[in-house]
Amino acid sequence: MEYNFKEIESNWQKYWATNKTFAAKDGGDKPKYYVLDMFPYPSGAGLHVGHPLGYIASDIVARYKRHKGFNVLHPMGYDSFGLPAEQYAIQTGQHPKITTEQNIARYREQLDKIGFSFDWDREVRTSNPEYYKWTQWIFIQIFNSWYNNSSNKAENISSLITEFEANGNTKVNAVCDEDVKQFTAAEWKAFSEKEQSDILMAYRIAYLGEAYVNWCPQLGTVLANDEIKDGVSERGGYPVERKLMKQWSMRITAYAQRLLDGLDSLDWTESLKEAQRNWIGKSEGTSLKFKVSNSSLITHHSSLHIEVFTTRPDTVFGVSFVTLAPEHELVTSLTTPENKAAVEAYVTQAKNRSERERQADVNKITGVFTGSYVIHPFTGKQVPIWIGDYVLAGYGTGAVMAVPAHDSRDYGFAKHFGLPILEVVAGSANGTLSEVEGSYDAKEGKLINSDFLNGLEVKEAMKKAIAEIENQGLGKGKINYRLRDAVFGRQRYWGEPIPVYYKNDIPYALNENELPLVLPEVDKYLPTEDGEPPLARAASSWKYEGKYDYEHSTMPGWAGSSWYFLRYMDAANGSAFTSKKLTDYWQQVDLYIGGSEHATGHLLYVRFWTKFLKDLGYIAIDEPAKKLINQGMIQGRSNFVYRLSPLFRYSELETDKVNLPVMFVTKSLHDKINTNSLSDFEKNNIKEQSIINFKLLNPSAKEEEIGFLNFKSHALHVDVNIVQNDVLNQAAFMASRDEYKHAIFFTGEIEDYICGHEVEKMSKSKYNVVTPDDIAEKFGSDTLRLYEMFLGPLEQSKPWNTNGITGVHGFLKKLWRLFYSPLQGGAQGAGDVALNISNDEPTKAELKTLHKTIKKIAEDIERFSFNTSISNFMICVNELTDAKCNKRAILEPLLICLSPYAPHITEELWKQLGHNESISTAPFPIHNEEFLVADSVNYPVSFNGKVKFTLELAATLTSQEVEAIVRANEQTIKFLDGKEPKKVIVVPKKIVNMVV
RNA sequence: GCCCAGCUGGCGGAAUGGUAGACGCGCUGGUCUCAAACACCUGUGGGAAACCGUGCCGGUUCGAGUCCGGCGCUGGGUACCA
Repeated sequence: MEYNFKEIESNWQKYWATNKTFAAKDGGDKPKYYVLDMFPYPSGAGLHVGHPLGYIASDIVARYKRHKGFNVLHPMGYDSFGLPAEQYAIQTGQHPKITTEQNIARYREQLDKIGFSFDWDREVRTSNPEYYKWTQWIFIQIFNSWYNNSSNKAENISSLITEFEANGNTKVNAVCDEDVKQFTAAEWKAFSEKEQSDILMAYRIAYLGEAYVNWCPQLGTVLANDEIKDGVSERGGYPVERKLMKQWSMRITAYAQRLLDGLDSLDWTESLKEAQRNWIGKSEGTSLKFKVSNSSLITHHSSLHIEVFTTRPDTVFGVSFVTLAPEHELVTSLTTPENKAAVEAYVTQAKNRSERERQADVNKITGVFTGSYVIHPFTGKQVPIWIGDYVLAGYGTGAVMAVPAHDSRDYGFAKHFGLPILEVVAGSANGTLSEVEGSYDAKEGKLINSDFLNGLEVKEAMKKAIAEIENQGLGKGKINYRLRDAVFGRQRYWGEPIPVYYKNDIPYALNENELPLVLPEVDKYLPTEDGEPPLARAASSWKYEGKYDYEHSTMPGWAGSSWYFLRYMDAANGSAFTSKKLTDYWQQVDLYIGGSEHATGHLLYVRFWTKFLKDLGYIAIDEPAKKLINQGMIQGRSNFVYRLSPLFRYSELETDKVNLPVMFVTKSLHDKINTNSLSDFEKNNIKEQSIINFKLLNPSAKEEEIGFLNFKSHALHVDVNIVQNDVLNQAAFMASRDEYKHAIFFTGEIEDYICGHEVEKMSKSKYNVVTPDDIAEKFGSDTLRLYEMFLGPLEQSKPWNTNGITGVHGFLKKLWRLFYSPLQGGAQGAGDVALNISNDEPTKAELKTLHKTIKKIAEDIERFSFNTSISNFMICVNELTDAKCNKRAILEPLLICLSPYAPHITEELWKQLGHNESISTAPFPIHNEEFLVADSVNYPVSFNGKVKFTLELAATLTSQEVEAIVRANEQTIKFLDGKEPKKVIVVPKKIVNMVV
């Protein structure tokens, strides 16, 4: 009887599916445990071995928790709206829905083969109308909400309207647009519907507002930053410009502080939390107004001033100029006639540079003088106003007070344009700023040259400066965040329609009973000729009540994924996004596993929506996931062949006319041939080099036979599936392409053709993709699962290398033999042997092996150290094999411990032991300390390499007893170097911890 | 530049401050076989040995891969954020 993994695995997969073994119950006595994977986008390429890594880890935890008596929710679904299917639709005309369904079918097939314990009854697909109906519903809730700073949460917009009707907006403390005008209750009532709508829009959390976006006119769409390379679109290479556009956005900035605070309560890695903190980018400072002094301008603008934001109010006396962003609204009015031409040229140039481009050459200092001045609020001196693109329009006020002595960017600008540098913090070593040193940015030192701040430490100076600024009404303490509102509209087809229609130019949200607003059919998936989104193509027939236009943008990719963890709790609910009862039961995700690339995207948005839904009372939790683990990426290991191509030919031999065959050299020859660059060839004797290279290829050739032909070679990816241990399967390679049919291989000293290799991203184009199907076919899914976990720590990135897989596969075979081999007379090959299980009492040594394993495995799983736990299984099975132990009392608990890792083989063997129930319902065994103490330990301890003593322990002691013995031995330890023994003792680490 | 993570045999990697290198791969030698594959058993950080060994320098400690200070390198994130 052999370990026939193919039959075993397909049988058990069928069994689990028909019996719904892993369906979660919505309640009961057991404690709940929610294990979630980040759901995949079903791409056309299918899964490669890297994708299931996180799923295997979460499945192990899910299965383990079931054994431990938890009611486990472990669902899976698809993030099925997205760009690739749409791109494919544009090229082929095939509806993205069809592409997506095909891809999902393929994913499902692959996932099933690995033997995951997902509860498929709860599957969600973000592109299903039954699902996105509720994504739209949540959008409407957000649209109908405003953020009340007083209660510090989102509230329904009706409470705001009530307030407007009673008191106007003067007492409202809300997160809203900056330019909202003040009005009274009477004024509010007098506003037209359009005016009221516009005002409310400035308060809504989902709002239509102006935002700078990357606009590509040729493609007719907004592009995300990662779709732009060097200022042109990645696709097509068209120029991209920054454009102020009306866009749907979400006021995520209202939640900035709560998103920051919430991190403290989460069990996420520090690096991930830090990434979110940096992204939110809180900075505390103050706003400060500078009055414009030009007499010529003042006639038009009697109280013109520039407001800046600074985190260093203490350095206010060091201000030597003020810089505006090129987009700053006052640029035009502040420019004097003599500077007009230069400023306009500069602004136009800056406008045409994308933000990315601008960031690319940050070292290049550019700027222009406006000709105007502001008055320094404390010194009364004239301070010039400059324009510079190192100031960003979107952050703070779009204007900075430049203190070149204490800010490196201001310093660079001042140096470049010869502006004065005034030192106000004595911090540098000699107390004065030297020319070469650059700015002194540290927030340490005493203030100088600063009037009323002189002599104060930076921190005190900050407080005093802010107090004085507030006192004189020049500005006030302020907190700024780097986080921007999230742009929500996309000019795409394959996404959720935004459930809004326009009536008399006023946007209205649909009613709940009108959802879902189903994605309409279109003839083409491209934008219209006049730049409207693809949905505009359906507009003639797709109208609200047959006459009002719908919003033509769709939602971004992150919409559907921002709440899916809630839908799994109640996936079939037709009357609510999920019922309160079930969110109360399942609460937070207990363990969330996914890639770290979502650190500042998905993981921020899902936290935002969770907090929002809590504010409105729909759910009770504030954070989506308590514990989060980022699995590492599995990279591909690419192989290369090196093709020769002629570099120089000597016309004397007329080798030009020779029809050269396709030739390849091995890695080592490639390295030798290409050591010299082209210019070196020219410098040296080409003929000589040719001979050297030719001899490398053909050592036996005589000199006079050598044609004067020189070569270079270049690397080509070769399919890793026809390479084994870097040795090329030449026959398979020659058969792979017509061109290679008669290829010649130069292999040097050895016979095999050795390929080069490199670790790269796993991708089709690099021919380095290994699929889980290939592995399962050869070794089985249990082996695949074990091997992926055995590869190394879960959170670490690592290259895939199939070489070591025989180790874990051999382990499973060995386990199988514990049940089937007669366990005597040594190894028998394929000898047909029967199931051979004994009911004998296990020996103490066998029990020790088992209990040691139970303890370690449980600990390993609890700390997500799956690789070490597999090692511990191997040790266990090796010991049992050595002991020829085929006893039920040992093997039965062992199978339960192993079943989270290798569910198929353990189910099968469990059945062989006579159980009718699935192993997944068996309780996890409990280890017995009694068996864990060593029989006898000799443990040499040395101090300073001089004193040694040996600790000997009797058999079967508890850790307390061992500790007592060690304490009793205290006086035997003396130090030869005369030192007093401080704390004493050392105990064998495998028995007890250090005793203090 | 800033932030984070890491650096241990030929390789992937183990080690609550307590015998560094568990476990696996690879490699040695052997058993089985006509032979190969499979399987099983041996050995395997370096060194003849004394000893030396966890990126480098220093510190704390009876004792450091582990803790502290500094440096170097690798990988990741992020960036004119005032």
